[in-house]
Amino acid sequence: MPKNVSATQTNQKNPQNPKNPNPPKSQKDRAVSASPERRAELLALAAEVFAAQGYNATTVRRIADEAGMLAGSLYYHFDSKESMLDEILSTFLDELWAGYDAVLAADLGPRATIEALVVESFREIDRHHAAVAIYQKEAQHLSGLPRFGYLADSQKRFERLWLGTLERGASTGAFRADLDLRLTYRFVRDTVWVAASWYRPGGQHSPEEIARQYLSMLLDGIAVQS
Amino acid sequence: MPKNVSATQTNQKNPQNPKNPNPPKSQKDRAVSASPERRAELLALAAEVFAAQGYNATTVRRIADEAGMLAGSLYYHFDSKESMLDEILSTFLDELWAGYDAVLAADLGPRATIEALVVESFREIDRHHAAVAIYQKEAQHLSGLPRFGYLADSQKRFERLWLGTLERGASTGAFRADLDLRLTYRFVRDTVWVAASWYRPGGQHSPEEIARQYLSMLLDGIAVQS
DNA sequence: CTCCTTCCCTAACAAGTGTTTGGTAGGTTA
DNA sequence: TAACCTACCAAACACTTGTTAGGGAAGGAG
Repeated sequence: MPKNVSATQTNQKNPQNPKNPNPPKSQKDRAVSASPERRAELLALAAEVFAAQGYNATTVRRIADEAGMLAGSLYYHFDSKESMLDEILSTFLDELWAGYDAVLAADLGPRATIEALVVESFREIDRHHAAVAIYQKEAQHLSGLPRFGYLADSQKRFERLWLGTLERGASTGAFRADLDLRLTYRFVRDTVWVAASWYRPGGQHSPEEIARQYLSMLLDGIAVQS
Repeated sequence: MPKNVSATQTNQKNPQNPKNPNPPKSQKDRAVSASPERRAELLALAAEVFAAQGYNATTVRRIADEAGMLAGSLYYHFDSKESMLDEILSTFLDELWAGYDAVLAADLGPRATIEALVVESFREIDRHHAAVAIYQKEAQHLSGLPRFGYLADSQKRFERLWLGTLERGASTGAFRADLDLRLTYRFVRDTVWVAASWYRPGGQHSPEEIARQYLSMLLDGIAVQS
């Protein structure tokens, strides 16, 4: 895996300047000005392959093959394989948090908030199932890299939101008070998001239907209450 | 930083120590006849790295580095990187099914069976947390390869066991009858196994304690029943 | 017509990959 | 002593990887 050797010349041994190949980049830099539709098309395709094979196991030649072009041609649209992954994940997270913020703006009670968050989460899985699957597999390993630091930020914010809602519900009597809330948080979080590993959009269950069933199990349990 | 400290070869209790040099083994073939302890030691180390970085993202040089030796030296113990992964996953699955079979042999009712399976699962996560994490990330992608066909077999057997128990419980009135059982199966399965992504052995919660809390949420829900 | 932009191809590069081959220090056995 | 075995090293091999440089076909604009 060649690092970013480029940016200046091809074969220049640099005795100094060992790190910081970062000129002041203002925004996400596309490689060239290209049509956003083609870009989104290729990105969706790459996300699909990443989700199926795993990011590291996916070669850029495979993506290009799936798109009906050659590997080098991808670099007209994107400046690296990593930037594709970056854009896939960040756009997903942006939309996710937009949805969550809409839920929070409604200012519901703890239980209704949890319900709305679960429904919203399943909708996001429906819309971004490839990105979610990638996130599931790679987030933990990626969040260490500086470029993907926003993954860790999002995780923290995620925990504050869900755990805070659970705590609020436990104190108001909406949720059981005898539970380890951190354990409960992980339970809720995982049960919702791992659904992306088997969920396929266009199946027989709508996201809302799945969310309803999940919420029923999560809130009331699967056993017959005596 | 390579760890040069290794190979405490004291306390060698080898009951049989067969002096059989090379009988044609049709089973898993080790590269050379090597001490099983060192082999297991290296395998545990490789599993740890695989779990942390992902299989494809882990280089064989990295594993060797962690073991304090060079990449080629690993091939004295194993004949390929893939065979390390194979052995990690298959030994885990063997032990898992041994545990499940012991549960089944008790011939409990549906609810008690589910409870025992969950407890057993958390014990396996405790014992093989690296292998479980690898399984979680790579199983779906690997089960296509012929060498790892047993992963798909295990998944099918897994589904028959859990789904069958859920169906039994739904018909006997132990579990709610208004649930989509296939959805319930995935719910139960996922909630148990994704715990491997955050669980660390030696933490403050024992596997049995976590299983108890999980079962409480799974069976009775997190909401206060009215 | 020419100029320019868009989008892709051809052909390579350098670094990294899993793996092999031959060698060897050190202990055990004959 | 010599032969042997274990567990590693040293150095390479063939191949794949992400990435780049230059070129060219198509089409619209002037």
